[in-house]
Amino acid sequence: MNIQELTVNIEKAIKHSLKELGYYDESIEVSLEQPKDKSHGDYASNIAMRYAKKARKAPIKIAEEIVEKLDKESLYLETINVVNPGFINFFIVPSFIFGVINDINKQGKQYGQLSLGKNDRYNIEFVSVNPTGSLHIGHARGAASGDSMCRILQKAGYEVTKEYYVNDAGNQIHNLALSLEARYKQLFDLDVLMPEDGYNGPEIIKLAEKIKREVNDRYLHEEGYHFFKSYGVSELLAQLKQDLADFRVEFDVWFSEQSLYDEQIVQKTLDYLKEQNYTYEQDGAIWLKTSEYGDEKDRVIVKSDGTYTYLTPDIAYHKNKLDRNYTKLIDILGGDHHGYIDRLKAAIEMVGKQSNILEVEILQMVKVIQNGEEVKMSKRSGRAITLRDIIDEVGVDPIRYFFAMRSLNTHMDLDLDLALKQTNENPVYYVQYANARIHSLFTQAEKKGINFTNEDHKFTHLTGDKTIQLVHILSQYPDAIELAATNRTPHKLTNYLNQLASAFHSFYGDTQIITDDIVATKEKLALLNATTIVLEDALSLIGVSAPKKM
RNA sequence: GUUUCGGUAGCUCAGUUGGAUAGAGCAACGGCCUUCUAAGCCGUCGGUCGGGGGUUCGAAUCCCUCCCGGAAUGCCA
Repeated sequence: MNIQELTVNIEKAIKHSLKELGYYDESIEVSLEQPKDKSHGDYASNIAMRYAKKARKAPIKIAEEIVEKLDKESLYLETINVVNPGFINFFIVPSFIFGVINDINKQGKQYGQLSLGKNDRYNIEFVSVNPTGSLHIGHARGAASGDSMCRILQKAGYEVTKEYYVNDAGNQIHNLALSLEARYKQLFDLDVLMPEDGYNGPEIIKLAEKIKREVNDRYLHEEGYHFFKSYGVSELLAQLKQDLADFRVEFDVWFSEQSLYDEQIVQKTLDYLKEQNYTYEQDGAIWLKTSEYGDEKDRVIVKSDGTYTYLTPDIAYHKNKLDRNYTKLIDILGGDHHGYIDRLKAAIEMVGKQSNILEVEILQMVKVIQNGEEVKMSKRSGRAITLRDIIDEVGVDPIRYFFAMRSLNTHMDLDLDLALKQTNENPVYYVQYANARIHSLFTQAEKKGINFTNEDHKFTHLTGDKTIQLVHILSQYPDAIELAATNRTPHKLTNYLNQLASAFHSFYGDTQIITDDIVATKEKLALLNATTIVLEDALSLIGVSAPKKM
């Protein structure tokens, strides 16, 4: 029996007592909590307070009655205290808690693997930046959060497809082609102006130079629009993939918007919407009746000039995702797109499925600060600090950890001067250092001829609050995974990592690990081995490395 | 105006399915390396949880209201 099972048993026992006492009410849920203060036990229950009204008795009395009916031994409880105003505090026998060390060492990386999503297939779409320039630091948040979320969901037992929607059709790409053409011609000293909505970033100039090297002046004489378009998209997309890969973000599916046109999916979806009478014509445009499905107003899907809005292929795209039989579609979008959710959900309702199959996670924007001022990021203006720059200058680990730390819906400030210079302030090193220290201890122990052996230990030599605290946190790893996965909150995992590292550092400062007592040393090494397993696994879930030396 | 996300320590942020004395990192201050990694440990300082009402044994957390900031409110994407 592990600790999670034990807490369930304690809850059951409380429920049983309530029944015997004649108080039981199934609408009042029995659940244990973990008190912040160690003196309040390993677990605590507020159940007596919640039954006070129903039982018409003082909570403290109810608590006493419940406790009287509990069998301490079979529940591995050392003591049970009743405290004002009616909390019940449970102290588990230490040797039971230590059992988790053996479990972890036996299971290795499998420890914490859950099977929550047995019948679920999730599709998670994130980043999906247009291939019209370099990824900038603002995009990194989406990449880091989305990827971490996927890894955590997989650990929790969900089948996950990571997907990137490539906007390789439409107006933005048109502007890219024109921008590239203009830059190319400028290289021949032609007085060509950039298009009004053009992309002014330096990467477009570099690309134009590359084209010039390859084809020389060919497109001064012949029409090059299609060439610039496809060349630009494929080069920029390749760059984008590379940047993401270096950021340790890999996608399973790169879904091309153009393919929706090539395979007539957009046209078919449009026909379907018309047939079902979900559309009408007004002012020369075709509108979709999204307001009938919860949107604040109807939306144009075919403009009066005959072209589509962004929404049109996106409906077709989501229809396609639905047809691929996922049980859940998660879109991770930037905060500037939140007004888009209602129309998308409405459209999904129309193409046949319940809109709640789509879940949209909104990622608030990052405000980048440099030299004490806000830096406005914009691809069009070309003013941007690229992800590539940051990877090269600071490294992947600090950035990924930093973004994973923040809850998705918080508006955050990123001080670049701080991020670039004072990298030691990033808590990632605190966690990584814990792991490096452990590996150093193994090396030291080995030198003295003591090796960690993966056998069941009795842990009769382990004592002290710091030790118990560390073991306790190790036992909570599966809870942390579940919480982070079901609430879509990757930052719960960095909170957990920080707690674990802190417990370790504190334990380390308090306890001499390698001593002349071989049995005690081996027991401590077993604890450290369990700690490093969890540290490395949890770090891997947010895409951060775990160096053995620092 | 409407929708939406925020407002918690000097700064950046946790904590928000109601729980016990509101936390962490950084900054500031004071201790700890002749024994396992000082990227560390131990301690001190620091708060009208935006304001005001309400709900109850109990509210940062739930409800109402007001104030402040970001974002959205396109036949842009």
